[in-house]
Amino acid sequence: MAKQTKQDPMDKIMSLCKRRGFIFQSSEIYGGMNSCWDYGPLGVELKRNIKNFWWHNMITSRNNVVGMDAGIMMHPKVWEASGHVANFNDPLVDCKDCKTRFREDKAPHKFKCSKCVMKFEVDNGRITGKSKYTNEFESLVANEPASYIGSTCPRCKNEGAIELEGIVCPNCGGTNLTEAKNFNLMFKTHYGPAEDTASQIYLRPETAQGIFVNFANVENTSRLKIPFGIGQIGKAFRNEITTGNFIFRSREFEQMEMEFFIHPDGNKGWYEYWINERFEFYKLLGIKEENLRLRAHGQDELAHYARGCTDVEYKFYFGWSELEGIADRQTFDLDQHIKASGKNLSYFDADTNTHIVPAVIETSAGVDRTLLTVLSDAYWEDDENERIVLSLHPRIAPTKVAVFPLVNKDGMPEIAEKINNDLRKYMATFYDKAGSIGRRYRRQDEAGTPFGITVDSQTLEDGTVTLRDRDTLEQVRLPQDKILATLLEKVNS
RNA sequence: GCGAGUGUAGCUUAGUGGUAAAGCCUCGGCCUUCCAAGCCGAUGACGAGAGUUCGAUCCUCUUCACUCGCUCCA
Repeated sequence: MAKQTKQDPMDKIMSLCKRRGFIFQSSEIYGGMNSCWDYGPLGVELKRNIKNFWWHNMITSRNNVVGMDAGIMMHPKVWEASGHVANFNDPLVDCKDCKTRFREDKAPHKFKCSKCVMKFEVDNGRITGKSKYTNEFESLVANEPASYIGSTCPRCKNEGAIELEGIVCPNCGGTNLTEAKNFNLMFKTHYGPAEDTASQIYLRPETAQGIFVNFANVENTSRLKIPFGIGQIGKAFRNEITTGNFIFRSREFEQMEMEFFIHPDGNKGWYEYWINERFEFYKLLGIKEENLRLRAHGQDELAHYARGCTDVEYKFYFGWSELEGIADRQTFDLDQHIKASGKNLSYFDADTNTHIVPAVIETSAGVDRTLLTVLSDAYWEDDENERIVLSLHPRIAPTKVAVFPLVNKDGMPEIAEKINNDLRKYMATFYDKAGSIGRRYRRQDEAGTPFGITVDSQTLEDGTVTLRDRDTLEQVRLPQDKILATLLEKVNS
């Protein structure tokens, strides 16, 4: 643990996560695994609560969205059709002079003619250095720089004379570069116990393709008519080049994705609709609105098939970062699978009596990122009362209520234990009789438990208990038979 | 993967070429009638491996992990 960065709020959250059993580093007793994380007793409850809330909000509570659960391992052709085999391969180059790393295909390329003195440079789709001949290259400009190789020289007109002279560092302009190294972002594995004969497959880099390849199955069996959606929560794997910021970017992560199938003509309103719905979701999780924003992608950021993409971003300690992308993907995904599989994945529109390929609005969120958001947003230090508090929304708090006897005598523990056992049938509870009452409250504040029930001497007289609020520290007295109803209302509100 | 930095109990810090100290936390006990009180006791660490050395937590090398950049995304 780096000592000089201990003041960083993220370090405090990491420390709390470990101290209270939210998140541990993977394989810690063997020295740890780079950017792999394990969820402890409180973390798994929090994570599950987030996923359950998403599932309810996106699927169960809607009559036009259904869920599914596809396997992590799929036919290798899925990833050829989806474009991942081609696009998840980044050729990366390091500049030995300024230590910058960049994508080879996006760096300036220098070309020359093998027959004459013609030389020119291509950077970001633009030809520089020889403006006189720019028009001659117009048809090539839209293509990858590599495709310039072997074209006809515009100066001496020799066919196939253009060759690549070299690549230039986009940062310092130097040419002292390493060989391009291919980075495949998909995890490969063998499907079958005998490695040499087993087929090579991939761990899915996103859950979305499991939905697309099952589009016809779900459409045929669910009796849904477009517009309708299919949602899924599950693990995905990417060999990210750079991981970090705690659980923000890791190689194994969990997604909550929903593909909403609409008529390819019109229905533009659905894109806006889902942007709003998804933004509201984070507010319902208790995230402060001033820390959330929507950011529409510029034209240069969009994939070629996407008509629009908007990110939900959260203001982390390390800056604004993406939690979720809402994308108008048009008919790209189903078109690709129709092409690659040869199967009919079209939808029969009874109104117009025609077959159509539905367009798709995708909402793709990260579970772990949402969890980090929830923790970051809930964490605060109450200097006045010398405590650290996680003000988690009661809906997602790992423990809903803690039950205490004020002191360990006069029958208080027995009463408190009975209250705890009764409540546990309905919600996650925690019983604690060790140490002073103040210490027990503090422990629960750090765990994000929103409510505390305490049995005191007045309970022995009139049967009432105190209900403490984590955030305001206020206490009210309640008759024992009102505890459950009061808590259920607060937790589900 | 490249460059720079860091690594001593769960946390925060001492310290030394002769295997290490403290506070907080945790656990047990006493005491405690509403917000980390007190007393007694207990658990617990030199990231891992190799080398130099009579002896390494300290010196050297390797490795692992973390932090900050570069590139990518949920």
